[in-house]
Formats: sequence, structure tokens, C-alpha cells
Amino acid sequence: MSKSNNVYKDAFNRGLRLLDETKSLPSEPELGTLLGVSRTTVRSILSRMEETGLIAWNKRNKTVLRSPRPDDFFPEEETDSLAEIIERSFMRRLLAEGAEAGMQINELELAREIGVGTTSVREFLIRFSRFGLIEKRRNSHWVLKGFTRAFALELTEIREMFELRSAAAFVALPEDSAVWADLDRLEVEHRQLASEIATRFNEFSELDERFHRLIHRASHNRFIVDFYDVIAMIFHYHYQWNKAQERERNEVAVQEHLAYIAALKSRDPGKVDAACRKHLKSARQTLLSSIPEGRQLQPA
Amino acid sequence: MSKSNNVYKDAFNRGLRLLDETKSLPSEPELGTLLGVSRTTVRSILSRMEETGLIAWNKRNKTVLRSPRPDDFFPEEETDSLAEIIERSFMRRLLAEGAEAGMQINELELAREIGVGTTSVREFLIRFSRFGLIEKRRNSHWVLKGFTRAFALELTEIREMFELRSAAAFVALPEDSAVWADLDRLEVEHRQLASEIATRFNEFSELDERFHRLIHRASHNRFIVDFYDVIAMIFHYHYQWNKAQERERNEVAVQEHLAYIAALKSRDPGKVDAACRKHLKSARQTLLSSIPEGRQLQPA
DNA sequence: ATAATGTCTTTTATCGTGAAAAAACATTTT
DNA sequence: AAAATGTTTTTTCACGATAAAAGACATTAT
Repeated sequence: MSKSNNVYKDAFNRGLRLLDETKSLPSEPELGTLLGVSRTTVRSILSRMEETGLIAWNKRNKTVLRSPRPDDFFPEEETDSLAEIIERSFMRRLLAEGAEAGMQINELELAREIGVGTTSVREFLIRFSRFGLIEKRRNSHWVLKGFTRAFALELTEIREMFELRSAAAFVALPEDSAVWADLDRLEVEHRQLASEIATRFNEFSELDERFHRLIHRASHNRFIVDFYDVIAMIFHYHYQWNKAQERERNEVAVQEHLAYIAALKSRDPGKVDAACRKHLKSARQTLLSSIPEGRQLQPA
Repeated sequence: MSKSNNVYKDAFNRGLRLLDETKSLPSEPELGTLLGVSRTTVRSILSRMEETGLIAWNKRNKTVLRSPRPDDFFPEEETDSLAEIIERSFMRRLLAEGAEAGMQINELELAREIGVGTTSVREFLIRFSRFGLIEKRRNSHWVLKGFTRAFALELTEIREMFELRSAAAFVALPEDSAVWADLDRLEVEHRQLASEIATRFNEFSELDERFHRLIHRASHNRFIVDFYDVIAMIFHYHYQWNKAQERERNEVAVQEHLAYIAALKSRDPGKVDAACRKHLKSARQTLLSSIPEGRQLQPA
């Protein structure tokens, strides 16, 4: 198998959802931009929709014949890119018990275990290396540096530096900048979430990421913006497999965000700095408290 | 051709230099650590040294028979790793006239031009992407963001943030830390270079990197330490192909370093901050003044 | 018993290949 | 003539294969 057609399958699934909304589909280029794929892929999708009786397709005419049924969709797991599959497997190993710092990482073994080629694993590891959790020995293996307390401290140190600077840049943005409308919209979403926190607390992490990315973008610095990828990755996986006190944590964080947003809207640099510091401090505490560390401290 | 034996050739060349120093070579494992290669490679090296009459080799006995001649060495260009070759070609293109921002980067074309496989080019681009000069469009080409004024400003912004913090951490290091001895050694080297600056000005960039890396290491933060790779890369290539006022530039920089070193040794945070700021400011000026930019400002 | 050498196995680095997806070109339709 | 469709070419993505290099195991020498 040389290359999976997950792009096609994923776009097909997303395309199915369009069928509920209209009587006939738009032009091929339009569908392309809508689904974020090339016309080649759009045509494959249309072909299958025709074959399975979802649409009648004749040149510009793409009439919807019926609504999609559950079995029209490709299975979820077939729509993931190889990179996503590898990342998930790797992160599961990394955050699992027994992933000690200093451990060697074997490309071949990883590839066999996941059931993919070595090239894909190599490329993943190279991409992943910028997160600072692994390191390459030239002409030899990778070394796991581990998701340790030291890592969390180094990560948060940079995060705090970058976010304080971004937040300061944010308030200096002109009145007519589009960010203020974005901020208003985020505020509304925060209020909605706050009022239904008991049931929707698990939707916080997605909102959290959008909020912080908006702030970081105000720095207009690609290194700061890109660094948020590291934070997002850590938070994504870490909290996915560590649900302790998730509701309480998120409840506190939403309130901190609201205070932070209010400070930003006041455009008072002093207030912003204080609100930002407060939130970052509790974010750091949350992250640190979830790292066990100290196995080596137990008496023999 | 699947894999070049540049590791062997490079280690062989370095091994030749050992022959001048001793009558007989040490054990295989010892040679391995000395040359930074595995025993397998050491044995290949010894085999060739025996074949070409450089040594007599019998088990533990490796007697030097003659000094190496120029033609014993492998040609320099055969000792470079593929990654280095690709990097050089790519950087030449990038810093050459006509490398406009927004331009597409074609893996296949690059690979053909350099005469290597696509995999190596892909891996290089992934590794290179962390420098913030290129960006990947999913399932499609890479986009060149260009070595622009904006890039230089974003780079220096982070650099200044990181270095000021590292310098502050440096002075807080205990009296008995090894860094003070390192600093003393660097100071001596700076003084020597300063006294012979007229002839040795081109040796500055190597010293510059060692000095700044020492300071950055005091941060004990992997993200700060790793970020220096971006700076080092830019400086390496940029100045390699832009020799204008090299001597004057370096002469000034050496003096600034000496002042900076004196400030560090005084352990006075205020002085360190001032010296660091001064040097970083002139470093930024130097970098900025060497970026043309403004082609688009010319009247039609 | 330790450390080196000799031999064999595994892993990494790189390539060519082929299918998926994108992109370019040609033709038709409005 | 502008925009869509139809067709062909090019590029990206992922694989298996192979030589280089590393690493592991077995044997020999001090």
C-alpha cells in the first residue's frame, strides 16, 4: 500500500453533510475550496456520490437525490492521516507509565508496532523533535527526554514570557483592529460556557486554545505564534489522558479568562499584566501538579 | 546508490591526523570515542590504513609505518553528509537574488537539481521549517516566506528577550560554577583576537557563537538553548555570503563582547543588562542594514 | 576478570517506485 | 470571455529494498 486515500474519504464525509443543506451542489472549483481539496479529489467524491445514488451528476448539474444515511459515511478511523495515527500512538507511549527519560527510541520498532513504513516514522520524529521531548543522536537512535517536571517548567517559563509580551501588544492594537470583535465573540462563548459549565466543561480546551492563540497572534512574531503549537500539543494530549478534576479546573480557568478578557478590554496595561499573570500562574500549577515525578525518591 | 560512506571518509581523514602524533594507535573502542564513530567504522578505517601502508595492523598492535601524504586523504567534498549538501544548496538559493517571499518550493525539483532522492529533501525541509523561513501547505507544496526585514525583526525580538534573561541567569550562577572558568577562557581568546584583528577578523563568527551559546546555556531552558540554532544558522549563511565591512563589524563586536564579559564578571545585574542591550542593539543594526528590501518601493 | 578483538545482527540513511492528490492544460458551456 | 468541465501531467506521500553504520554477542588475549 503506497498512500492511503484518507484525504478523499475525509472530504467525502464532510461533503455528505452538504447534501442535507441544498437541492443541488455548486461547481467543482467551489466545492474544492469549500472542502479544502483539489478538483481531482472533488471529482472522485462526486463520482462516488453518483454511484451510491446520492446525487445525479451531469456536467454542471449535480442534483441531490437523497439524504445521506449513516452507512454512506466512511469509518472515522479511515479518515485520519498517517501523521495523526503515528502521533497518537507515539504520545500514548510517551505519556504511559514506564516512559523514562533517557530511553532509546527505535524507528524500526515504532514503525512495525504502528504498522507503517519507516520513512513516515522518521518524518514524524523530525517534526516532533521541535517540541523538545526527544533528541537525535547523529547516525544513531533518538533519545527520549521525557515529559518531566523540568520540561513543564521550561515550557511554562517561555509561555509566560511570550504571553505577557503578546498581551501587552494586544492592548496597544488600534481601536479598529479586527481583534476586538474576535475578543467580543470569545467573551460571549466564554459566558455561555460558564453558565453551562456543569455539562459542557469538556468543551473548554478547544476554547482555551482559540483564546490564547488570538492573544499570541497580537505579537506579530512567528516564533511566538509557532511556540503555541508546543503548548497546544502538550495540553491536548496531557489532558486527554488525565481527567482528574477536569471540571473544577476548567471552571476556574473560564473565570480567569473572563477576568483576563475584561482587563484586555479596559486597555489598561497594568490590569492586563495582573490578569495574565494570575491565569498563567494557575495554569502552571495545574500542569505541574499532574506530573508525578519522584519515583526515584521512594526509599528502597 | 543507497547511502554514502561519508561518515567513514570523514572519520578516516580525522584519523590520519592521529598518525603524526603517535607511534602506535590505541584500541578500537578508544579510537571509536576519539573519532565519534562506532567500532565497525573504526575497523574499516584501520583496514584501509593497513592496505595503504600507513600502519601495520595485527590484533592489538597498530604500528604507524609512515606519515600520511596529502593523497591519503579523501577529498573534502566526499566527507559532507547529505543533509549538509542539501542545506548548502538550499541556502544558496534562498539568499540569492530572486528568492521572493511567497514563492513555491518544489521537493521534486530541488531533489533533481541537487541530485538526491526526494526523501532526503523532504526530511531536510521538515527540519528546516523550524527556522520560520518556510511553511508547508498540507498535501501540497512548501511556501517560501523569505529572508525579509520582518523575519530579521521577529528573530531579533526573541533573541533579545532570551539573551537578556540568560545573561541575568548567568550572573546568578554560583561562584564555583564551571561557567566562570569558561568565561575566563573566552575572554583570553577575545583579547588575542582583538590584538590580531587585522588578520584574524574572519575567526570571529566562530568565537561569537561559542560566547553566546555559553550565555544561553545559563538559562537552563531547552527552548532558549535550541533557539540559538536559528540565530546561528542565519548568521552562518548570511555572513558567509555578505562580507561587506566584515572587519569593521567584527572589530566592534569583539570590543562589545569584552565589555559584556567584564559586566558579567562584575556580577552586577544592571551593568550586565546595559552591556547586553548595547551589543544586541548593534547586532540587530548590522543584520538589518544588510537586508536590501524595498525593491517594491522603486518608482515605475 | 577485564578489556580487546572477531563475527554476526539490527538499525539508520537513502533511493527508486507507485498510488493519491494536486496542478496544469485543453475543451466545452453559458 | 469568463467560468465550468474534461483530460493529462506533475508532485506529494508512503512503501519496501539495500548499503552504511551502529550495536550485540562470542571469542581470545592480557
